[in-house]
Amino acid sequence: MPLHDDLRAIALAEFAASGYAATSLQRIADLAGTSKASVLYHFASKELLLADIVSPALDDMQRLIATIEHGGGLRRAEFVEQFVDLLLLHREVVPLVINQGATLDDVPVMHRATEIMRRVAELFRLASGSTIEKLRFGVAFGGVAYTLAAAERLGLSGEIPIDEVRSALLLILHDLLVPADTPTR
Amino acid sequence: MPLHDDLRAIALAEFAASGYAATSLQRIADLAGTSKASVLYHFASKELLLADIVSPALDDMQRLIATIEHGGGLRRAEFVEQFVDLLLLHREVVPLVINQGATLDDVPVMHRATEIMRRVAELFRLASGSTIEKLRFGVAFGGVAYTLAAAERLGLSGEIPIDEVRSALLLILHDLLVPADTPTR
DNA sequence: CACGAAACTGACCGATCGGCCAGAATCTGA
DNA sequence: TCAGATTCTGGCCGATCGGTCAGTTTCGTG
Repeated sequence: MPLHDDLRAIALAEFAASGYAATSLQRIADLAGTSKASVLYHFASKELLLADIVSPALDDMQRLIATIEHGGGLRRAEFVEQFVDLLLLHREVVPLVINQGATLDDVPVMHRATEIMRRVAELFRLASGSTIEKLRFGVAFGGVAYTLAAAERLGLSGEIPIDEVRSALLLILHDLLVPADTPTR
Repeated sequence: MPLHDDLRAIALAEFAASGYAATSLQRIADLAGTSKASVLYHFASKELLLADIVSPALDDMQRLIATIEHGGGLRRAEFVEQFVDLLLLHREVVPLVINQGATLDDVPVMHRATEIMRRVAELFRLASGSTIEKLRFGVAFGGVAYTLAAAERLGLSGEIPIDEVRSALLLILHDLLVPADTPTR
């Protein structure tokens, strides 16, 4: 694996585990067996390294949202399924965005992440819904993110096969978000 | 309000909004209109300031758990209700622990927080439950925490009265965690 | 008023941070 | 073989971090 990709993977793991602010470029360099200056050769700055890590997931999510917003008209249940698949695909990035998005909203790429989450919320028409609907969305969204992030830390995860996680999450989210079989648009 | 309490409140707000690592003692001092040295006069170190902020919530939670673990024998539904009340009472501390607990587990008070969360999980007998049960707990717990933390950031909260939040969360958590009316012990 | 305790401050410390740069090492194709 | 591009490095920079300390101000009380 090229050093460039190596650095990205190492930085992602460290950002997720220890936090962006608490992870120094020096530590990333040490873990990769190179120098700090070399890290800054591949990525112009620490912020751009973060952007490089997070952007692909944001692109995918934005694409899904766009598909639905004009034309598509997926049913809510179908959207939930594709949504969960994306979360699982980028499951290392999700906790980073969820847990540290608020902290880092002055970083452009994290601000973009917040915007995308807002659009997902609007997609569910929950910004104008009742209190219970709003909270249902919050619990569902945050709950999935938290599960992907910290369940292992509490000894709740073990080595559950991903398929099993997928179907279980779909079941839970369906209960929470699809009270009736309403189309999303 | 004494400066001591003022500092605690300001630090809590900043830790929750910007993160522990990203909040400097200098900034806390500036917001309180005092000097950094003064902050360190009231709190021996930054870590102890964090401990001072988080500990009361942990004490309450530990007390609730202890009550149930020996003797009490609350039904699960009752536990959920008291649990939600504690989360709402300490609702400013919850996101701090949830979002930054993993990042700060080398800080003693945060390690204690993680331990308490683990005990809550065990209390629900979900460590040995099926995958869907484990995930149900994760979604419920993380979901409530996320809702308390970040819903406002996504424009989902507005100024919902706390009573309404309480009853809505109880409804959602009841659905997620109390499939049958089993006692917790 | 006086005096000891409590509260507070500015200056300073060593460490570490992200980032910069001149130059060395390595690689590539003619 | 050799020149040019790519990759990499050690050393340095200014800034900021948490924390210490000597000394000053403020306060409660006899």
